[in-house]
Amino acid sequence: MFLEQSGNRIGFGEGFKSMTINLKQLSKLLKLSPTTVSRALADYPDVSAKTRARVKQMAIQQGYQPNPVARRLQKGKTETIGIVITPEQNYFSDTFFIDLLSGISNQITRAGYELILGVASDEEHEMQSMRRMVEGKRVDGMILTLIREQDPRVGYLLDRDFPFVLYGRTRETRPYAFVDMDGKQAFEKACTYLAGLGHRRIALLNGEPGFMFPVGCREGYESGLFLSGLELDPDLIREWKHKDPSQSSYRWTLELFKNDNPPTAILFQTEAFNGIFKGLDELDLQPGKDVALIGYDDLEIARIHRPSLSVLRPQAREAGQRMVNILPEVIKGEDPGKFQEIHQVEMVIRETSLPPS
Amino acid sequence: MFLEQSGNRIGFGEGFKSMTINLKQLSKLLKLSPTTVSRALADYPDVSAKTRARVKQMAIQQGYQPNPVARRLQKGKTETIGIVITPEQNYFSDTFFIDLLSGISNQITRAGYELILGVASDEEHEMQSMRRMVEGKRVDGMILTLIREQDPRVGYLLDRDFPFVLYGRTRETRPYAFVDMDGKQAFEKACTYLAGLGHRRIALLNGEPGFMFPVGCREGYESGLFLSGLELDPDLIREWKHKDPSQSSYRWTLELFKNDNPPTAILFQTEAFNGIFKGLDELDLQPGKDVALIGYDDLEIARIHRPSLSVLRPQAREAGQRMVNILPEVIKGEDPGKFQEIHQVEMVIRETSLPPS
DNA sequence: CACTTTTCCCAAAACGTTTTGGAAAAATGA
DNA sequence: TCATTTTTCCAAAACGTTTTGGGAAAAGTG
Repeated sequence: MFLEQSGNRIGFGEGFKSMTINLKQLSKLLKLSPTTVSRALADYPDVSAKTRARVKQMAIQQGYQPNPVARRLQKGKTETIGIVITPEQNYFSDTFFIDLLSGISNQITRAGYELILGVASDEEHEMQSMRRMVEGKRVDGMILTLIREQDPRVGYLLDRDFPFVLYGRTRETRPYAFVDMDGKQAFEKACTYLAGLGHRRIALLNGEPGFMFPVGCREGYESGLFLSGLELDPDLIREWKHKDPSQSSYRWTLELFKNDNPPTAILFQTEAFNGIFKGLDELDLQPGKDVALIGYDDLEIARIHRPSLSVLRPQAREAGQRMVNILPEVIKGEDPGKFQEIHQVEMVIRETSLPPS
Repeated sequence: MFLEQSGNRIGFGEGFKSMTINLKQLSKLLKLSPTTVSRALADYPDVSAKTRARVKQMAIQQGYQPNPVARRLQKGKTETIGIVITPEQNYFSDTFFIDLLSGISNQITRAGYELILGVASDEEHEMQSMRRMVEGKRVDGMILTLIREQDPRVGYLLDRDFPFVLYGRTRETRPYAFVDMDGKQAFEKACTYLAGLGHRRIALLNGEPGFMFPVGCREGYESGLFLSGLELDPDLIREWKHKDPSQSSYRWTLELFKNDNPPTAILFQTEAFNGIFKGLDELDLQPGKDVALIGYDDLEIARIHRPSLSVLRPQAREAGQRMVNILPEVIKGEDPGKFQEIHQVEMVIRETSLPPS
């Protein structure tokens, strides 16, 4: 029966339904035990160099690949990590999220893991999808994004000692691994830069409260004002909604300029681009000329628009890669507290960050 | 030893490392054989209603979930389907791709499958990632997107009889399963609509040749012209590049209006929005007023922009769901030729589709 | 009551690996 | 030469399910 299969195998891709060889068949071909073949392929020292070479050559010739499912069962590992995304709350617009995913994905193959993806419509389904992965023993670790100030997912995973890495941070005293962008430093830098240009009324159109990222943005903004000797004016701070970044940021933009003493510059997340530019257009204010603008995230629209938008540019791809480098360590049992990275964010000056007119 | 484990289990989420129960332990608790427990849970008729109920109740109480890896090994199925995306060629901008993925993901859980994701940087890595999934026995089926006219992936999968569903179509005579949007009908509809408004010079700013989708767009466009009694003018057809939709569409827009007899309307894929609007702005042409516009894909920018963009709106979410309904059938061995769906695309008239001025 | 059928359950095998715990053969040392 | 160590291999167990192929008890039949 084995010989029949072997008979069909004249070379690669003969048009037959890809009939892959397994360990037992391979070992029979080699007149060795499955044990030895397995150990030869895994470079154990207790198999002679000669047979190791012979085994490896035959394995390649026969296109043998260990069945991952069988290996996983034996090893008690799923060799899989999970991620759940929630597009509704579209922090994840445009290329940013894809960049992150791309960094994760290409590193993950190298690490010998698989990436399984869940897409959830809201917070509840997000939790549900994660529980399915964790309690259903479908993954060895999780990657979490879009972190909230009080994030039930983090507590859940910490409670059961389940390995994970955050993209971002949360309010939690127990140690956990994360890769975060230094939003505070970024907004501080942008704010002092604008102040340095002479702006005295700098507004912040921030993300939705409840999420962690806007907290850092605000800290950086306030710190930037302070360092520049500017007063904080609560009227210049507004927060849009994730449900509808464009619409809410549009409204808040109009609102900002109803002020007796309107801003001459706005800091915001580039996601809110459409709303803000629409608002400015409606107010007959020229972006860059009448109002300086710096966005967080270098989306395509920032580069392509005229005037092009000055931005803070987080390296999402690199962050994704780092997370995948970290997670296996945590899975191995390393102290997650050792893996806490805060990445600097560079500022790209384009055409919308001029001195006040 | 089993009793020790059981002893820890006072309830749910006791703060202990989630120690899940397995079939053997559960069967011991019930004083039944693993066989019976397994069959009870799977609703086999050869276990009495009473014990079935008892088993199920205990399973719930103990939070038993069959280990998916073990089940997969036994069943010889991975219960997993794969998808590889290539963000560089960003057909997948904004919400469209996320919608598709969202449709796929939420249906896939229902179907008892897992979704594994590969992100590839180019055509070569795309193939490589797919081969890893297929030859590495990591998936039972594939979902393919961004289909090319001559698509090596399709031949590859057909050659080895590996189940898959396409989002789109390709030039291939052997039967295969696909879910496609009727791009032809859509563009025909848009074209005749514009002609009906009185437009006589309708341009097509099409996607990159080599991919399958633009073929349908062009057919629909030509057919629309024909039905409206308009001549086809090759000068009014341009094709932008996936590598850089905005830049190339920007250039082609300028190009189009160098024409002695410039267009009064443009059909395009909404991905090219930024480039086209930038071009029109530079030419001092008012979108909607001086040039009518209809885009394919209802991206956020289409709704938010003023004037808002009339669009053709493919239902990506539904398409994703359909693919997931189809794929298990193909995996079961159904003739893939039976699953070929072409979905109608609705037209949403907004502010950019006015009669010529 | 003897026989057949139905109901209900289970032991063992199988899925394809890796790991454990030797054991035979070869090399080394005296 | 014999004992000891090193080298090289392997049989069996294990991972946690589902499926196969019964088999015993209960119920139905004459």
